[in-house]
Amino acid sequence: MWSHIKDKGIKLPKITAEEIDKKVGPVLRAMEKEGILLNVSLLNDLAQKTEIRIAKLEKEIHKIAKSDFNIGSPVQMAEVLFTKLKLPTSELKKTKTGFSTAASELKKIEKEHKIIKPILEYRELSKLLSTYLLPLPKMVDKQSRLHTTYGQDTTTGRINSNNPNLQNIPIKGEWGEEIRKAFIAGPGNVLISADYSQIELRVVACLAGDTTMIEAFSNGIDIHTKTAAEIFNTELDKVTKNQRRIAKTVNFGVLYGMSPYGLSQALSISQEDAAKYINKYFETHTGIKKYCEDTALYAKKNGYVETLFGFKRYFTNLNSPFRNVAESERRMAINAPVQGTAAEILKLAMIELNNKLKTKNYQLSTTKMLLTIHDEIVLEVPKKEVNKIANLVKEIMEKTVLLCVPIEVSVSTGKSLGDLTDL
DNA sequence: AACTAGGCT
DNA sequence: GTATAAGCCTAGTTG
Repeated sequence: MWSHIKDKGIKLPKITAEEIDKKVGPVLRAMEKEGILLNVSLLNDLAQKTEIRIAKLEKEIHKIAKSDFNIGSPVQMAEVLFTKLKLPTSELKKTKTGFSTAASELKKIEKEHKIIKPILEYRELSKLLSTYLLPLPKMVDKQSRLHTTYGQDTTTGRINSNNPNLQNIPIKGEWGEEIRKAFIAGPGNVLISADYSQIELRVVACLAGDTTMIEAFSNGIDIHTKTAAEIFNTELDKVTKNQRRIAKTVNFGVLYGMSPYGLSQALSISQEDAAKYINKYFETHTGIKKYCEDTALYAKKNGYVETLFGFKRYFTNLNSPFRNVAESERRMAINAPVQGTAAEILKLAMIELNNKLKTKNYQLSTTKMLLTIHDEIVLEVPKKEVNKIANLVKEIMEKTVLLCVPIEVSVSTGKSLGDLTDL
């Protein structure tokens, strides 16, 4: 599917998707066995604080509602908000059972009633408590290390993680940082985190041969700022923060086949404005536009799409008479080569890194890969070796696969996942 | 087990 | 007129 791309000066290791998966398997098994050190008492303290806060919020919500309903029950929540308190529902999405009480919907009516704010905070905290703070301390081994199980997703090509999932450790908000501080390096060690910068956008720039994006990446220009300048008809140095934020959503949205409606929902803007931005985007990025059309057409014709290394994803409903079904598959077909190729680049880097760490230069090091989170690798490294290992990791991640745009990796380090600073 | 919600990339 | 952003895992409620 990509033979025309491979002529264009990119350099790929001679290996198939199947071989990548086979080789990354043992690397994942080693990472599982190693495990990441958890500061259990820190999490327990946080759990206690959170429980106290949740109890307060519960009382407050019940008092405002004048009803001791179960806040964890969406049905009872909808009953209280929309029947008892008669909050407006005109802007709200519906679920199969009634009006949605999801956070994204409640935010739309936050100003209508003082009950919404405590509900949102209650929801946030009870999620953190029940999914992270309470279960994780119970799952550590005798050395206080937490072991996940990695799997290889057979429809996307990504690596997944379960029991516990270490790919969705909270990071947003003040609580996110606190929780991350419990994921620590052992004595004498530090953690290194190495992140691909906008790997999926770089991949699609290359797969699509989008000249605008290729030029931006090649010149080290911030891609979201560049897109903002394009859709708002302005200069790079005149782009505002808000414009950049919108452009960032557009950039990612396009990868997922986002519609004007979806963009308007995500940004709380009008559908007209959303449509304007998307149109403008495709005017400038003709390569991306063509990629979307060509990929959807290829999928329809052949029943599958594939990644740069030949991982296939099959589709059976692209011609479904149910338009939403067909359109959903169309979006998957457009996204799959991008997400899948990015996953292959990461897996190849992990394999290469694992091999390098076994060679003479590094065989005495106790450096261990611990986590892999879609575009990121986390390692535990002896303090004295931080610079040496950081350079190695960066070099391998950036150079194992050479696309037609540079691949950039940012490296940070710290005693815990909650206090990583750029290197 | 279905449904809703919400954590992450 | 209808639905509308890719993917993963986990937890609580309900029947």
